[in-house]
Order: sequence, then C-alpha cells, then structure tokens
Amino acid sequence: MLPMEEKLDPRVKRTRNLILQSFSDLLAEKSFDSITVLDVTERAQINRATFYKNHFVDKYALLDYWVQQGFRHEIEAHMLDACHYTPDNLRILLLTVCEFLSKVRTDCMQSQRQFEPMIEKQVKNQIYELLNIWLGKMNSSISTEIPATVAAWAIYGLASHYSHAKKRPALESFVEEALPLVAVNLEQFA
Amino acid sequence: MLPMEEKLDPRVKRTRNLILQSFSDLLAEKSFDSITVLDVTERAQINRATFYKNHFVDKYALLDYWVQQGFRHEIEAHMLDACHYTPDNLRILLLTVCEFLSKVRTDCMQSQRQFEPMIEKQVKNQIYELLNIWLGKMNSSISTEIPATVAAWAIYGLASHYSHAKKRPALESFVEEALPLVAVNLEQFA
DNA sequence: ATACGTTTGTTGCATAAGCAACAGATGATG
DNA sequence: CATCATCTGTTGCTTATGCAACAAACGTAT
Repeated sequence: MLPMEEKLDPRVKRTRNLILQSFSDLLAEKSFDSITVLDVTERAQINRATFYKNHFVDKYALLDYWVQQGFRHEIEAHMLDACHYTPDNLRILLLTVCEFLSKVRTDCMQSQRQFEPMIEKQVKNQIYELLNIWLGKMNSSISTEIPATVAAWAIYGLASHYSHAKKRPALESFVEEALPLVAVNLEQFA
Repeated sequence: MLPMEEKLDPRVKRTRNLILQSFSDLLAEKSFDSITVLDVTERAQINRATFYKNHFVDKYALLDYWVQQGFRHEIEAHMLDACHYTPDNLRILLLTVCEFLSKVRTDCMQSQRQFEPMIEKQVKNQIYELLNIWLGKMNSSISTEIPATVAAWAIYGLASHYSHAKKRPALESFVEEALPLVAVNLEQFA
C-alpha cells in the first residue's frame, strides 16, 4: 500500500521499534504531555541525540509515526494490504478501523482529544490509499478517487462515532448495520 | 563479583543480548553442531560481520559467553552477588547451581556432553570467585582460597551429580542432605 | 526579580554496526 | 575427479548510534 519503508537500515528499524515500544508503554502510564523525550529514550535504551538526529524532529513527530505504524500494523495483521475489493474485505476493514480507534482510546492514559485531528488525518489517509489500490485492481474504467474518498470518510466517521459512544453497541452488529451504507457506493466495482 | 562488564557501550549490550536470545532459541530447536553463525545472526537481526568484528571469534566463544552470562544471570536473580556467607545463602547457592545445570540440560535439544568441560570451567570458576568474596567479607584472618576451592568443587560436583541422575530426587531434600558436607568446611567463617 | 533545575534541540567527534566482496574450507553430487 | 553450494573468517568503506557539551526556553521557588 503506502510506499513502505521496508528496505530500511536494520539499525534504523531496530531503533524505531525500541522507541515505539517505549512510547507505547509510557502512554499506558501517563499523559502525552507529561512524557519527555528523555523518558522515551531512556526506556528505549537509546541515546537522546539519536532520537533527534536520525528519527524525529520532536515528540509530536513521534506521536504521528506511532499512530501511522500502529494502524498499518493492524491492516497488515488482517492481511488487508495485498488483497482487493470484496464486500467481506470491506467489512473487515470497517471492523479493523473501529477496533483500532477503540484500542487507542483504551490504551492511552489521558484522553487524547487534542490529537484526534492528527489521528484522523493519518488513519483516513491510509484508508483512502488502501481503497484506491483495491478499486484500482478491479480494472474498471470508472475513476476511483471519488468513491474511495466517500468511503474513506464514511468508514472513519463510523469508526469515530463507534469509539466515542457512551455505551458501545456490539461491534459485530454495528458493522452489519452500517456496512451497506458504505458498500452501496462501491458496488459498481464488485 | 567477577569484574562485570557493566559499563559497556549500550550498542554492544544490545547486540550481545540479541545474539544471546537468538542462540538460546536455536539451542532449543536444534543441536549446537547444526547451528551456523548465519543462523544466529539472521534470527538476531544483526550482521554476520558484526558478530565476528566486535564480539566473538567463533561460535564456540559464543557458547562460552552464553554459559557464563546464563549462570551469572541466575546468581543475580537470587541476589547472591552482593551478600555474604551464611548457611542459608550457601543453601541457595547450591540450589541455584543444581537448577542451572538441570535447566541447561533440558533447554538444549541435543545432549551437550561434549561441552561439559567448558560448562564446568565457567560455572565452577564463578562459584569460586563468589565464595572468595563471601568469605573475604567475614574479615577473618583465615585464608579464603583453600576453603573456597573445596566448596566450589564440592558444590559443582553435587550439582553435576544431581543433574545427571536418572531419576532426580526432590531437589529440596537433596540439598538438605548434601549441604552440611559443604558447610562444614566453611563454618569457621560463620 | 533572580536564581535554579529541567527540558529541548543541536553539534563534533569516537565507535559500533551494516554491507558487499573475497578467499579458503568443507561437503555433497555427478 | 570436478562442480556446486554452503559456511567460515576477514577486509574497506559507509552509516547509525553514543557521548559530552552547549545554548536557549521554560517553570518554580525563594
């Protein structure tokens, strides 16, 4: 999907994973605001200078990367990359986004209301890219941008709605109910 | 105890730990002979050249280091470093050595008969160094070398005997029975 | 106000780690 | 015997990481 940084230097991969793990652990313990770069690097057992020199301009860039990688990981875990559009894959995608937003909400100490725009931007964009690839594979002559945009916004909106709900309904039934409204815009590709 | 390489470069510590973990996993899967350096470095996600350049001359040096670190880890886990001679600490020490040899025997695929001399050398030496420190702290005027030597050999011998037994007796009772024979040589320090 | 500690970014230099390539040893296969 | 593949060590060069030090920004307390 998105241009994967797969052929990264092994040292870079290793260091970033250490930082991500450290950051995840810290987010489970305290608020983003109270986390310092030194906190992250100490727990990750890497040098603070390395954090800045080769990886992130500041801790907000790390937060960005954390969301991006976290969502990407879920997509890959469900094998949604490297497949194409089917109603069932769309169902899994909606399910995955709902679970991801819910998980972020429960895994982090402090409410991250301030970061919602950033999360939305990262996640919605990845949904869009993924749908574009899915629809492109259907080698239909129809342009994919409009349907992909509509579906991406709708999916993110539904997941956001779900994850914010006071008393969340059963995820399965929520998805069953909402899915047709998204699918209707994509059926021309099926 | 033994001159700890504690102030090692963090990169070295990290790399060695990755190698050790990889090696442990592999030993649980196949025999030492069938393990190649490439196996170890690939699983550890480090470069084969790095293995040789900065760490080990060959895979036998790794095996050496593996035993040494493994035993040292157990000693530290039982907080036997940084304490002094008491009959109870001696009991814990004997227990620890028995458990360690048994664990090595069960964690590795192939029987490691060929490596027993190396294991014996590493472990017995660490026992000796530890006892020397223990007895030295008792600021008695008595020389520690002879008693430490006798006890180190006896302890290793007992643990080796225990770990080789066809049907191992209960560890606790074995230790209770054997301990006095070792303690008698050290009681002058108590 | 002022001093103090903490955090943030940044820099220059030293060193570990990655990579590609190589020669030699070994072992299996024809 | 020859060939092929694999594994072993080693080398020169590049790049990432560690470290110490610094100036600036910030909050806190006296």
